[in-house]
Amino acid sequence: MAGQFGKGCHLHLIDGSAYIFRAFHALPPLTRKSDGLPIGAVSGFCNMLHRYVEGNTGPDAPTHVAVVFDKGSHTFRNDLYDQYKANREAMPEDLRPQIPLTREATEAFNIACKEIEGFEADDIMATLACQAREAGGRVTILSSDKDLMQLVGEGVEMLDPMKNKVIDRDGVLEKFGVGPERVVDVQALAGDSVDNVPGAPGIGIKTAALLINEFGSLEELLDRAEEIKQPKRRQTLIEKREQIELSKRLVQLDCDMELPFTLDDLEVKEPDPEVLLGFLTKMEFRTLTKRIADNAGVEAPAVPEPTAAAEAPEAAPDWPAIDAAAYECVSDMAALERWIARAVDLGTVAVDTETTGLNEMRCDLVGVSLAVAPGEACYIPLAHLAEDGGEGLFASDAKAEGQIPMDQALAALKPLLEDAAVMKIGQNMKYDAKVLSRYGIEIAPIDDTMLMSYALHGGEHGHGMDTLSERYLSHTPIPIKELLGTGKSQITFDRVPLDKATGYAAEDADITLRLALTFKPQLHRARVTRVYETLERPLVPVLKTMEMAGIAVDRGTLSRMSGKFAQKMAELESEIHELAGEKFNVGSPAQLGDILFEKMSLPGGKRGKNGKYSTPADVLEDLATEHDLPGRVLDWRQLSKLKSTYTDALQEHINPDTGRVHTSYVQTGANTGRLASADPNLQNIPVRSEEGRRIREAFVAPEGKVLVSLDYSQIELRILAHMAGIDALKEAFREGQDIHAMTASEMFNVPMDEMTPDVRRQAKAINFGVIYGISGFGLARNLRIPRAEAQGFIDRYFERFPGIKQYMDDTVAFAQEHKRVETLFGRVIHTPEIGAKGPRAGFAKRAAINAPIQGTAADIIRRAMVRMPEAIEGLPAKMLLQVHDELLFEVETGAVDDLIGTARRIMEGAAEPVVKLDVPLVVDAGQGANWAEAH
DNA sequence: CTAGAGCGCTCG
DNA sequence: GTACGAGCGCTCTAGC
Repeated sequence: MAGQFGKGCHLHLIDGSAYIFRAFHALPPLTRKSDGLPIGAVSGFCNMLHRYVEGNTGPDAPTHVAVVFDKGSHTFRNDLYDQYKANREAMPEDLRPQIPLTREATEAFNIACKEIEGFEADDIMATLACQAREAGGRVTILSSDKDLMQLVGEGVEMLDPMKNKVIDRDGVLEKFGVGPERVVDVQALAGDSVDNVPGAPGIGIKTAALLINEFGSLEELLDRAEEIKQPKRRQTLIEKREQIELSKRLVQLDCDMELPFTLDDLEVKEPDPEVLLGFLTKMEFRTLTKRIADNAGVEAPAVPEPTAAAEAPEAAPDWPAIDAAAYECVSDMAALERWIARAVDLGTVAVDTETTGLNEMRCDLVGVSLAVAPGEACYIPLAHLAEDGGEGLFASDAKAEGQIPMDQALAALKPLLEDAAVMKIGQNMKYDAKVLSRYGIEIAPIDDTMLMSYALHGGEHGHGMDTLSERYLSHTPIPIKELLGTGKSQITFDRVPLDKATGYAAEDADITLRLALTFKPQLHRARVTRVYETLERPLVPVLKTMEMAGIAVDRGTLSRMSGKFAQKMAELESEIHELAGEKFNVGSPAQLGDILFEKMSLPGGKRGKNGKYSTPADVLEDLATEHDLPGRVLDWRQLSKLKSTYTDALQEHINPDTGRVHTSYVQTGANTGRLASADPNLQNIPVRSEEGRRIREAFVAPEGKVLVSLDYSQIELRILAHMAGIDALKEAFREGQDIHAMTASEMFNVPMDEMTPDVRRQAKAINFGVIYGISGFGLARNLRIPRAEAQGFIDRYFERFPGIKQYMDDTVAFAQEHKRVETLFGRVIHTPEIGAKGPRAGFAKRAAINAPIQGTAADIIRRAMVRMPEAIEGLPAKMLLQVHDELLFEVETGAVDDLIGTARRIMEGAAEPVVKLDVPLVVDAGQGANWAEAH
């Protein structure tokens, strides 16, 4: 192809800035061995360029190509609107020095690298795309940025490099509901919170597309806004016209820039091996250097090798693409035996189970999938039903053909799944372990990709398989909805046809295996192997046993309470209606707000996010001095909460087979390392109010047994005293003093024996506040005192305990430098928001201050739980529940003292030997026939 | 009808 | 605009 750009030419435009960010966030923080220079993003960027160049063969290969970058933070859009991209976080410290290196890398690959001071890459790409199209050529934009979709059209398409998906006119239509030429109109209305483009409040992409399609264009819409039927929309469009027009100018790309180069300058050129290898060697990318040298048929230049063992994985592994059609459906014993033999031989297998529902204690097993290598996976259907013709009202209950009888298959699988020499890998393995346990299989040993992700990336993102697959494998798994449907017509997995079930189930196992291969080597580099191996993985069987044990709940007690609550609520409701002078839904804060603040004109009405008055308890408490109604509503709300969330809902959770309630602990539920409890949540059963506490009377021990509760006393304050090194606090804990009273005494110069409850209460609030990342505003609200007074308290506290202030400042500084904080046991909690601007900065700082304290406490009780089963082995006792600083046991009456002695010893010594705390851990114990008595 | 956002309340 | 970390039931609205 000659240099002149024209018909038959094909231009590739690569969104360089987006590539860099993707590479930076997808990879661990690699550094150059010789000098520690951060090079993770450069490494990822080079690998992407390499793969790109390698893939560019064949008739559709580009003739011209450019990698385009943003340059400078101030563009013409900032002149139009000073808030444009104002929410954007500062560039991470580790990324900044890598930016010039990516330019250098692009040039080393001999690809045109273009940037213009004060212009965004998008505008340069827009201009180039227009020029190329006018010259009669074709354009492919390699980016997933939706802002670029407005450029799509005749001769111009986008390619999402993450999903390897072409976005043409139809793709744009799917995303925006309008064609490319109207994308700016939709964006102008919908706005963009990431770039801080205001748009029209309350209008999203869906609504915007609707309006544009109805009126034809934004201008037409704005001119004829009076014709809109919905009053709110009409008003918004009329009132916010200027803002919308401004938004359009912000999102409209500039196709008409003057460029200091021409399309002809972008002609594809072969890289010069010497230049390219020189750059790669300088960066010390050994794998990539060797690969490229081999391809070019030259000797790979030597890269310094300080430690041969610890090489970073610069290149994505050479795995086959994930292909749901490529998996085997195992339908006879011979095939099953082959898969099992393969797994035993390899010593590693990924396992996934398919069931009829999400409740592990009630659902039925439908099938099992195995993966032994990337791309090599199978599905073993066990309980699929035959498809009926689709005509009858009743689905057929006949078994589908081609399945091994379940007992035979499970008998063959059991030795594999229980084989101590074969590692079973799962994603959220606790689920599968519980299901299999009900079918007589105790799966072990296990690895869990969800927990690896939690140890490596806690705080960065979620840990569900879809998230992980997209993030680390660039693959979107088949959505389960595609098989089951949704809503009323949803079917269960046993009604999914075998071919579809095979694709879905085996893919899950394949993905899990690939994730494990990705994460496992990273644990060590990220220094979280100990966290994973001592705090995460061994907790799985412990939680499994607790959950399967469940706790006895007395239905009669709950039912009687429910009836009483209903009666009282009805009485209160009629009183409330009388006081209000009209009937309304007491359970609707919106209706209540109108009554209180409009009809009755009471003071203090604040509106929430959707313009409705908010009516939280503290506001109603203040209003109770003005009128009788708010107090009645508070009483009604308390009863309503107790009835709906506890006495009614808990009854629904009593398992018909076991007669007990089985919660499910979410091990990755809290970023700090705490557990979460769900379905039902047994960590928020009422205790603070007298009426609520009675709910706990329904949690009982069976005949001949008692419930025993052991809880850590003041564990977070003790950890704070240790971590911040506060001698006065440590001393007080060592002497077993009343810590809040002691704090009050120090702060307010009141002798301990003259302490009043109120002064102590204030000191207690401050102590808690410190753990939460105290603020004058927060303390003032909590204590209901003026803000200045609260600030005075805090100042005095910091004066008296200067180490606390130092700890808080140090923790925030650490978070800002490393984008993470750590617990005493090495748990890493990432703090990606710490560099945010505006109100989010405050949130992120307080979270960073709290996380090491809350997280260390969570680590300690986890350590106790992991050790507990062995310690109480032989005692007639079961550990049933964990409530953050409390463990609840069910014990035979005669063994209570033994249990308390043993469990207390384990809990009080749980930090050792890894951490030697400067303060003692103290555990209080209680016992009784029900949870109210035991606590 | 169903899904999701927002509110409010429960716990440590 | 604000104390940290969670889950869940109800109401209300947008969209099928």
